[in-house]
Amino acid sequence: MAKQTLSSPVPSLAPEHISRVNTGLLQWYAQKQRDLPWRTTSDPYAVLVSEIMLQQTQVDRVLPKYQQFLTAFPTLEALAAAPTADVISVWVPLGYNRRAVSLQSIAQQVISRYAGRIPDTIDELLTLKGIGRYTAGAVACFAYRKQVATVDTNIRRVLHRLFLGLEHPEPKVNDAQMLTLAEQVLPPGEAYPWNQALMDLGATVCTSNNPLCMNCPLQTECIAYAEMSQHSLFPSGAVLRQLRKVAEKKPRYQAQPFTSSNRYFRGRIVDLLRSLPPEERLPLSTLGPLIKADFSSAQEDWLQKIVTGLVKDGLLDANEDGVKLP
DNA sequence: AACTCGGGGTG
DNA sequence: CACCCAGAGTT
Repeated sequence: MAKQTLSSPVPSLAPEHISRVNTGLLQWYAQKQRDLPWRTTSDPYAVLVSEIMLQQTQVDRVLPKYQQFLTAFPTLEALAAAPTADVISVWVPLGYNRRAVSLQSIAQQVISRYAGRIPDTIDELLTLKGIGRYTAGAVACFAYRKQVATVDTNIRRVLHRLFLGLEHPEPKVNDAQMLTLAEQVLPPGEAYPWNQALMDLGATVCTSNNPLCMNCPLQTECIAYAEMSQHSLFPSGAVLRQLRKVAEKKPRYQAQPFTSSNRYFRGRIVDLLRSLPPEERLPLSTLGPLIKADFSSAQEDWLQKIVTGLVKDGLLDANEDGVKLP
């Protein structure tokens, strides 16, 4: 009985096609690669810092903070031993402040469980809370030159367009299948430049909404480009916007404006506490009016819930006297 | 599978 | 204003 425990098969790809794409993209990357500081270091710690920072955050915003962070916390040991409040403070304004706590936690996990050496295999990296499949692959490849595939949003989009066609109205493969595809097209011995090249192309040419197909070195090899060429709304940007619009299921608009969202006030609270002298606590009765002009006693439960959430994420230290950064 | 988690840049 | 982004953990 064939049970479907394994992931569904990936559409088969022509070896000649893969080879031409490999050659073309690597050649393009050799000429056009972006000059990024984490590409010139061999320090696994620096690579780890860059990868955590780059999660859901554009390169341009990470660049200055990457240098500042490494100056403040030059080594894994320095980061692990630092006051968490300092790590959270240096993190501004990258957002997703949990990542700051998580990054320090990873440093502490590496010291306690791996004798201070960041692991070089995906399986070991995945045992660290805060590292998922993408970051595990990125660290293994970019810090240790392991010949492994890894898939982020750029790579997912680029590989889909090159080998499967347009990702709209819906992707032709799921995440597990895309990882398998990425492994199948990985050029032997070239994992580092290949993975970097895919992300460079995705960030600068094969962008999400308005791809610059006219500048693409793989135009003649791209399934999606061929599909778009037959579309009445060609060029590419108009095609993608149209397909995305058609595919849109529900507006699922925000019922409330962002400035009244839970997320907004979490940010306000952390930002406020960053400006406080170290170890000084702020009573909730003071905190409420500071983050919300019309704060009333009826909203104490609401505030308490947000505080509890922040504590759970390791972003806040709360006791009966009030709250501060941990 | 769907939600949550920031914040700045862009058209 | 809407959408985007080198994801991961939780429910």
